[in-house]
Amino acid sequence: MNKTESMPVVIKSFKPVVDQNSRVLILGTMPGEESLRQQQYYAHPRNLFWPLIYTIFNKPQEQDYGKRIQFLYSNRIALWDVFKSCEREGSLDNNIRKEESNDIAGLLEAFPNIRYVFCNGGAAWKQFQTNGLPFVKRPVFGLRLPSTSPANASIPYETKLEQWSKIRFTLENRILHETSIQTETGTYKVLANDKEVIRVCLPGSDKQVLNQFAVFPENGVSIEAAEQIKEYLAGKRKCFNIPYRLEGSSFAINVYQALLEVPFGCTISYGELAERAGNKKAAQAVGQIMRKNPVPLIVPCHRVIGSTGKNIGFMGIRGNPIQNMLLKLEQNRIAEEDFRQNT
DNA sequence: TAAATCCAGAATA
DNA sequence: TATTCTGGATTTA
Repeated sequence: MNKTESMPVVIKSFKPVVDQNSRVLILGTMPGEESLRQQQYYAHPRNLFWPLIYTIFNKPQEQDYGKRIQFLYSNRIALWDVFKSCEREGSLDNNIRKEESNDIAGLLEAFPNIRYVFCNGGAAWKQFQTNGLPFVKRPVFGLRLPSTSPANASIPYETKLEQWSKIRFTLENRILHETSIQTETGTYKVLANDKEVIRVCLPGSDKQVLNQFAVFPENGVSIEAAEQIKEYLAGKRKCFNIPYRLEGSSFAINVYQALLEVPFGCTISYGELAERAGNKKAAQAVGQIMRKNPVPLIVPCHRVIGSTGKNIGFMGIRGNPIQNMLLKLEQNRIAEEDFRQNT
């Protein structure tokens, strides 16, 4: 029997590393034993925090604590813990007892340039979700990252690096917000920055080329777009009224713009669309451009069909039933309107 | 800048 | 329906 087990001592976390320049905040739970002994954030030599922080910026690691802190400041990264004090045996989050929370909302109030919060592990995330975020009176977005603790060995280093790279993407303003729409036919997703929709993902086409972005929970733009898509899928909306971004070559933009002129309930062939975009011989190229459509539904690539009137393909899948479903949806709505007009 | 690749097309039998 | 013939856009070297 270990006699020290019966007398846990109260431990206290450190002051935040933060200034008015800080743009992101990284939250842990409580410094581990080694960190407490040295009075330095993430002092355990096998904790991956410092290696990851330097690696995501492609910078060589520094051992000097003062330089490490300086590195955080110069990259506008703030650091703190969700707990102010607690009792704990060893260094594991699981053993945290009688915890007292830090005033995360207060910190965010005092440093208004911080809009994005990353949580180092699940315990910090849970605490931030329940006692931090709900009390912040301005838009702040949080993301959970895999813990850098040596105890979290089941997740490979490469995965951790991939996830922690989101901090750099955020600092470089490569930020998106996602809203998911669950339907009987599958999950639709909207991804937006703070001004416009960047991507619409249809069921079965999750192959996101978005690993260069940090994807946060929904914002106003993604919510509004998702709302309109829901209405469209319910047959209650015929056109979209949201800002979105078209990407591609100048010819591709011409094609998308010509396609936007094709009204609800109508279809067009690849050849005809090519001609309207200024090059009537570019039918196959139009096919390639359709496949790359960043915002399907908004740019209605489902209205493009073969010259024989058949559903050739959609989202890279030949004869995709989702295209048939969308076309039917539009035809039904038109038929309904005709019926009403004639009675 | 030249060649290779792509394509959810179009035309034909 | 299956096969062949396309050729512009895009990617790669």
